[in-house]
Amino acid sequence: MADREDTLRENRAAKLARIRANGLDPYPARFHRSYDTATATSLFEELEQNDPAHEKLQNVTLAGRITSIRDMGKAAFLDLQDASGVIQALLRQNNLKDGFDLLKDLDIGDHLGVRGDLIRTRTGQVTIDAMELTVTAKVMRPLPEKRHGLKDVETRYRQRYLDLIANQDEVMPVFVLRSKVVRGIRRFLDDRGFLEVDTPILVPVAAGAHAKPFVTHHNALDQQLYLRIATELYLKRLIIGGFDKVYEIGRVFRNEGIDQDHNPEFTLLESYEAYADYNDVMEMVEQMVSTIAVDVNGSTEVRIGGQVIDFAPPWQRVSLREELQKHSGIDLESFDDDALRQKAGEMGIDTKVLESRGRLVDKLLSTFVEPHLIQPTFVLDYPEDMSPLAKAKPGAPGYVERFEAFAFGMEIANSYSELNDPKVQRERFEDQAEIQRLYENEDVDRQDEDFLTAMEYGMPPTGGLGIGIDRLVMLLAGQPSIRDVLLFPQMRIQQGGSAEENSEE
RNA sequence: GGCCCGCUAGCUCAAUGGCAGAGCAACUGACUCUUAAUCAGUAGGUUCUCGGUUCGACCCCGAGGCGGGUCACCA
Repeated sequence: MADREDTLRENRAAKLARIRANGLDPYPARFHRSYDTATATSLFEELEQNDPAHEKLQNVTLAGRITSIRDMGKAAFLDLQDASGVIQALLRQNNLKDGFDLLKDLDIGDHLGVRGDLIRTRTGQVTIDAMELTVTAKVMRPLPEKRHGLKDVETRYRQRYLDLIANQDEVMPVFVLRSKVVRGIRRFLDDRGFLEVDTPILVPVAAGAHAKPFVTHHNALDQQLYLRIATELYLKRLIIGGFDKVYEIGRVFRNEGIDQDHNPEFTLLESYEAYADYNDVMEMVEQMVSTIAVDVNGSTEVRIGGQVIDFAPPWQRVSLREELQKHSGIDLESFDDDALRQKAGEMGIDTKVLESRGRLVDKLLSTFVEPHLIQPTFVLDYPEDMSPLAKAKPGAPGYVERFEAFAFGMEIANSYSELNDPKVQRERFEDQAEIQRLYENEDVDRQDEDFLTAMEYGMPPTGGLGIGIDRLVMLLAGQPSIRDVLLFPQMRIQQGGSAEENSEE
């Protein structure tokens, strides 16, 4: 017994067979179009204005996907959608003669090429009056409904192409904006003399951040490798090698949870500039982000989740210690590790899992401070034990020259004056290992011997930066979920019919 | 991982524990300026899965799957 979807596909298969029987190729290798639909429309309107007597744009070919059919027997109106927009086509038996018979074998979703003259209908719509039709690709499955679009978020993410077809006006602009953001970052950095580089994704040590890596294996080397969690240590090797300004925009991978602002793989910008410090980087970040905001939105202001955020520089600068005291009443200097843990517990922080001071401070920060950081804000000067790659802040023992930038309560940038003393760097790695030993559930930065060797050859004073591109795009596109700025967000594999047992843990 | 919510026709959504429905899409027919085309008719269901309660389950209960939210984890 044929179920419904099968019937729909059988109908289309029958039409496909008829098209072939009529000697037409439903999947031709090529089709030339004179313009996309938007260009055709604007050209026509231009001609119309200049010479109202001859307002025809004649004998053009256009192409697109059929999104609507309004059939009136011996004439029909179709909507053809392409990336630039939609144009209406008028099919008339008078003009098409025998070619008109193709209409009964067309479905919503088919790709159709049309040769004809552009006209304006009685109702004033620019329309191609068809003289010849060419099926350029036949659809075999029904498209989502036009009136309500495709709503089911799971289908939208798993079959993004359907989302793009059905919700083109809402979805496409987000990804166009994303592309502009990346282009804008490249232009901004290139203009300042930065060199874009590519460093390894498959690495022997997953260092440069606190995160669980994905593990993989190289057969020929018979060696365990990891997918990188950051680009930091390789980029610093390049600064040591003599490049003054380098950056990489690349995918990094962290084997962690998935939520509104975390995807297992995400796009990270990291830049390193010799003879800069975190103050210089701060200025660069506000310039870069505000410039790009204007590039993509025409304004330094963006609207997201009912808030208006203004990226115009200068951004507010606050110290971590003062800001934490302001919002939680805790002065870090008045608490040793145990006292801080107790205090945090009293204030509702989950301290069941034994955690390092750095982790605790991080939790306090995200619980009490981050939600208040709606407008772009730099939070300065972090405790040393949560920043093993950052340089100590002179005159402030236990603190490093580090900032994070926040907006909409979300971290968007992380930067430090880079630690360049190889001996201190080694000690910091060892401290991390000790933290790992004491607090076994904790992810720490891993020691990279090759990097330490490089550091012993001397790295100039350097300002480093990391920006999560996906989160920046979320802000600039007004999208509160990272899944809506990723074309293909990570999803669990759908299980087939078989009850395959994949029990774990 | 905990908790909450969702899953019904291709799509968008209905349905007191009592025959599972509508709109769009599809199919047949009419219609040469429509645009949510219109008009007449037809067909289409593993109600996510498995089990239970019940005379009777889309609905109640249990287990599981997938998704969303939230907390935890995590930048």
